[in-house]
Amino acid sequence: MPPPPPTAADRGREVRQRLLRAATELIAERGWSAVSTRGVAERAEVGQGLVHYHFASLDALLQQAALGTVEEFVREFTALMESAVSTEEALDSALGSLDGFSGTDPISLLFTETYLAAARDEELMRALAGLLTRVRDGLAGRLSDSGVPQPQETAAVLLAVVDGLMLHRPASPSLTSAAVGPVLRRLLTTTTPGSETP
Amino acid sequence: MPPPPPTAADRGREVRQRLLRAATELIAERGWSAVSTRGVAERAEVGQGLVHYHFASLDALLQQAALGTVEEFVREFTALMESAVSTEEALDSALGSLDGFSGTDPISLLFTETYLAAARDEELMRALAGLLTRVRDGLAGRLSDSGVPQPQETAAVLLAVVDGLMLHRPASPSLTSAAVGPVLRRLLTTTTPGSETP
DNA sequence: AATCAGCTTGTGCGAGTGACCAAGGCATGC
DNA sequence: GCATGCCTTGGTCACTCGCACAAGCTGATT
Repeated sequence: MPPPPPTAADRGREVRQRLLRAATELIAERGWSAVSTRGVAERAEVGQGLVHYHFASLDALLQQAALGTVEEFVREFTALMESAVSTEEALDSALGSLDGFSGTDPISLLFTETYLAAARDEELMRALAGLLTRVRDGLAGRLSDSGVPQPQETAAVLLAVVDGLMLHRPASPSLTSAAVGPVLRRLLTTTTPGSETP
Repeated sequence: MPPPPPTAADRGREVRQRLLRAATELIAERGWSAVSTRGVAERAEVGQGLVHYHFASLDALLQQAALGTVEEFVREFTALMESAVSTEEALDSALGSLDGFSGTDPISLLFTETYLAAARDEELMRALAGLLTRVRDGLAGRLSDSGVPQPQETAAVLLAVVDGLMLHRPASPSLTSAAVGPVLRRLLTTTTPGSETP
């Protein structure tokens, strides 16, 4: 008996996923406050009444969609960091994945939209901060092992740099990872005995 | 004859300014795509028909309002940079002014909203890129004088860091200028003879 | 006094909005 | 057969939206 026939609950879950996916796409394309229930339903090829059946409100759908995408990215990124054998290699692979984002791609836009929405909604901000703390602590641990001073602050700055670069990249085409890598590497200056500036 | 009585054209200009100011406030408060002609007119204490008299469309008003605020900030920032006598002092005063922004204040939000709007509108992006180039070139010149390697790239990264920190600050309360200053100072590592890593 | 240009108002239109709900479908358990 | 949930549809509600436009206002010019 290979796959059991989908139950009503199964189909419900699938519609839920379609709605979440459609919402993330539209947040990126049109901006958070320009997403409508009708637009989401149309993109998901679903009646618009379903939006309010599966979610309490349009805003609840948007928040869950945005947080879900961020969480997925956080999972991938932490896995990438943990798979690297050295801090150098971790930075290299982070820079490499950075090249996948142009600043105008859906993921970059969704991230910025989410930060912006969170800046106006305390609860969303708490949830987002929780996700970011996980990445930052993981990164800080790695930096600490490599002797980078102030690992917590350095990790926070590194994460901020990534999002800042995404913001600026469309306006500054020179911001390639090749050009920026050597500069960022200075942030990882390690404390070696007797190397202090007089 | 001290102040000549305001002409009709004078009053028109003043209404225009009120509309621009109201638009910037509302972009920050509610988000770019949630600003309405009625909202702007109400905030400016003006009939809503005036919006379309003074501006071709709502979007034209929003773009002019956003670019105007960014340009004003660029002017202030470049003046601040040029008044500093050393790169160290320039970084200090830049970090100091950074403390004035919480990430949820109107200016931070307006900047992010503008980047986002520009990412979806090529013409707006060109205008924004022009403004940013001025700041970046000025900063790069100063870095170059101080012997910082890759001044152009370093300047671009520094500007990106500032906006990234604004994005992350509400989620990471530890991102004070005091905590972040020492980390950022590593970016200004100067090339001194014989200081290369073996 | 007549004319004129620039500024302002209020109203109206068609379109789109979030939320809600009665009605029906449909596989499951009895 | 029948009832029980869960899912889905399609329509309606009251409301807001951007934009256009006729009409009126006011001070300067002729």
